[in-house]
Amino acid sequence: MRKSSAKRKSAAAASRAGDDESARGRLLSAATHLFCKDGINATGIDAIINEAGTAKTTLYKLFGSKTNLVHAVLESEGKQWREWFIGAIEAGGGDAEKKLSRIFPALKSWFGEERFYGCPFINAVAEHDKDQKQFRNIAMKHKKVVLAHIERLATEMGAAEPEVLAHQLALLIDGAIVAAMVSRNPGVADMAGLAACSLFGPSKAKKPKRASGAAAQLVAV
Amino acid sequence: MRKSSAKRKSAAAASRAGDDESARGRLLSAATHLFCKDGINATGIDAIINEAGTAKTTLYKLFGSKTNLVHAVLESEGKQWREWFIGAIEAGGGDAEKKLSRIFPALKSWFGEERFYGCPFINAVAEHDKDQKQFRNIAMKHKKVVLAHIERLATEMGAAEPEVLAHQLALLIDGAIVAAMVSRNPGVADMAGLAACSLFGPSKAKKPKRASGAAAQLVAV
DNA sequence: TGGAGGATACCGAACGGTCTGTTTTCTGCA
DNA sequence: TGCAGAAAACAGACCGTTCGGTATCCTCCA
Repeated sequence: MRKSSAKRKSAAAASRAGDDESARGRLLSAATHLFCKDGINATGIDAIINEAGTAKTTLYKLFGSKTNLVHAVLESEGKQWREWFIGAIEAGGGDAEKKLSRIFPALKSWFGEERFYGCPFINAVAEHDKDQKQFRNIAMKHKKVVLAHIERLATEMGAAEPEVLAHQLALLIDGAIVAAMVSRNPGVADMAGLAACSLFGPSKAKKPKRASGAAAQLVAV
Repeated sequence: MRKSSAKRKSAAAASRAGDDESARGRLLSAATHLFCKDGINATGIDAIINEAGTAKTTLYKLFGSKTNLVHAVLESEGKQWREWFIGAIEAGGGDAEKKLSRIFPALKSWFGEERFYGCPFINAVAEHDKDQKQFRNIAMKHKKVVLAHIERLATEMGAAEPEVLAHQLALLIDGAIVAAMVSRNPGVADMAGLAACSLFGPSKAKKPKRASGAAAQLVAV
């Protein structure tokens, strides 16, 4: 399946780079894909090593256990996602309000990806013991970083209550992610974006010309 | 564990009544509890029959397979939840806007329950193959019933775009459920309720006196 | 007395994880 | 430059456990 003559970067150098071709990188991206698509508990070690094209020994030498692999996946995927998300709303400049208005268009393009499977952190919490803090703490840590960035922008924008606005936007983001995972309709991001406009305050609302544009796409939600 | 001399209603009569003491009822409520708390894939048959106090034979005589049991749980739990939710916002009367304003207080009391584990439908989707429609369709069917009720109230209330408002409220609901599952802080419902007020339109907004009341509770979200 | 339910032994498959051994690739010295 | 050896990765048999599910027999009570 995988050609054995593949060039190999020095393992330490290209650690978690996304297109990492080392055994570690291949295992991480295979595990990320399968955990997100099928769920963590439903994904066996054999499926991961098959997709990664590595041997079982390699996985256990590099990660020690499935549990460690799960944590490594969440850490690397969380980092990559946050870099993408913050980059997507910051790139292009403009004032804080302009940046906040890029949140839901960015999410929409994510929802439209073939390999969009929802938020790995929410999903991880959903399929584990909810009386234990393990995964909930990891998820909250991730969400706090995102929230902090949004709150900074809300403050910069001069919102009356930046903390409140940021939390409300976060609720819309989570709601949109979940709705998109269930319905597979990227259009929910438009709906959430429209709701966000209402939150910015009636005075400074910059809604699209046709406010019902988002609703037109809600064929099957 | 379970005393064998327990009174037993005729099995057919009290089918899925919530406090059903028949073998079927005990299996359903044990499976519901464990599936929601620990996840479907992480819950073994043995754990279910232990909590239900039945024999394995009984489970397979009544439900045929774990898959069938999962579907029965989702169906009965969905029905019960919708009855509770619609009852909670309808009971007490008042106009449509008053009813809609009861959504998030109702959710808050749900979030505060000891056995609150998030939305079983969202969680079921989260831990299964997201390229298959099986659970996604079941989840959408559930959410459509809820959405339809909200949309009816939005229309009755005279909202400019009832369909849009209903979808936006649904996004806030899902977002609040997920945030409450992760953070275990029922206060997220207040935040979502405050956001909902903004959606009702600037003119008819009936926010609480102290708008920042909700933010005060956001200690750890 | 018959049917619902309880108890338990058992099955094959899949799980996470370990082991032994072989092949490939990098590295350093003659 | 070439070759030996270290290091890394591959291959896959194997282990004990747990899984979903079946079969057998027993108990209780209407």
